[in-house]
Amino acid sequence: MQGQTYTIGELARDTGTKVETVRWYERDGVMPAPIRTAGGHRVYTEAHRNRLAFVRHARELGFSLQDVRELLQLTDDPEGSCATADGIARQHLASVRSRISRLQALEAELIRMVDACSGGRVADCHVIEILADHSHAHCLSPDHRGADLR
Amino acid sequence: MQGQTYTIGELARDTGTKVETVRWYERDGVMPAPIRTAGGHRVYTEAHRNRLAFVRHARELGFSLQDVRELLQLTDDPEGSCATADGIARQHLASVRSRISRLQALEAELIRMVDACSGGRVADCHVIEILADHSHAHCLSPDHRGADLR
DNA sequence: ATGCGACCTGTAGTCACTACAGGTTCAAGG
DNA sequence: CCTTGAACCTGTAGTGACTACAGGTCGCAT
Repeated sequence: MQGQTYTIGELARDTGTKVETVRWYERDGVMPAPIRTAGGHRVYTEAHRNRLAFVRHARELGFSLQDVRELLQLTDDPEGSCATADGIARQHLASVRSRISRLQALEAELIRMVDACSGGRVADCHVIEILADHSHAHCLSPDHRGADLR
Repeated sequence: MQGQTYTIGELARDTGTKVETVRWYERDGVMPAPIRTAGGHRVYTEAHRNRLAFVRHARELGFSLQDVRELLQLTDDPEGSCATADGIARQHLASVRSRISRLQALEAELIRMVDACSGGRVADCHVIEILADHSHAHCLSPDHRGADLR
């Protein structure tokens, strides 16, 4: 028996993607063009589903589509070195860590604000001060300037 | 003595922003239009510098410019009720917490990826497996599907 | 006075989607 | 078998938040 097939809508639902996004990935080249029905509807296979899951997962983890393309190239050459993938991952690890610590600082401040802010005035709120603080004294991360936020 | 002034370039350099971005913030309304020299060059004050630092910091932490506008509205009316600020703060607290936990799951996954990927081959590398794994067995976070990663 | 770097406006390009508009196909119910 | 209507198709335009020119002007040190 030949494997299961999917419509674009099923594929999208299964991977938490919008249909338009799947089509866009195809135009963009990160997803291969599937075969079509006589009427022109796309018919996807398990392989497409895995590939889309890969792309979505990578995107959710903060990789750019350019990164994804690089990673996909690696899968297409599985005997090649892992160094590239490792480098990409390491880079993202650093930026993820920096984001986490900055968000934790912000979280603490928001908690304080909500606490201090019960029926009071904005003038007493620290969130704005903290975010405006040019000296960045509240920053836990030293390398947040010019960071890729994506 | 009147306070120090800055050119757009100085402001940009001081806050890790591109000159074009500063001008774009002005067009967009998050930065107030500064006074100009006779020749039309923008002249910024300390207040502008704080405002820009505020905007940049908020952006780096993942707030949208719409969020930033709301927050700025609060600073512009510092005697107003805290109810709005409190609402915004609570909302952001929730989203900050969700971002933190998703980023922590991501961090764990990236750590595993880097660990698994030490000088081997792509064939032995788990980065791709992990990202391609449709079952999402490696996910630590249950709610990553369709999530706003920003 | 002159050179040249930093500034000006305006438009177009980028990334990764997202949202139509206007039409066609397919599968399920009658 | 026929009809309905949800899901599909292509193509284009819009979004957010910048970023990158092009082609010209300003300001300050020499």
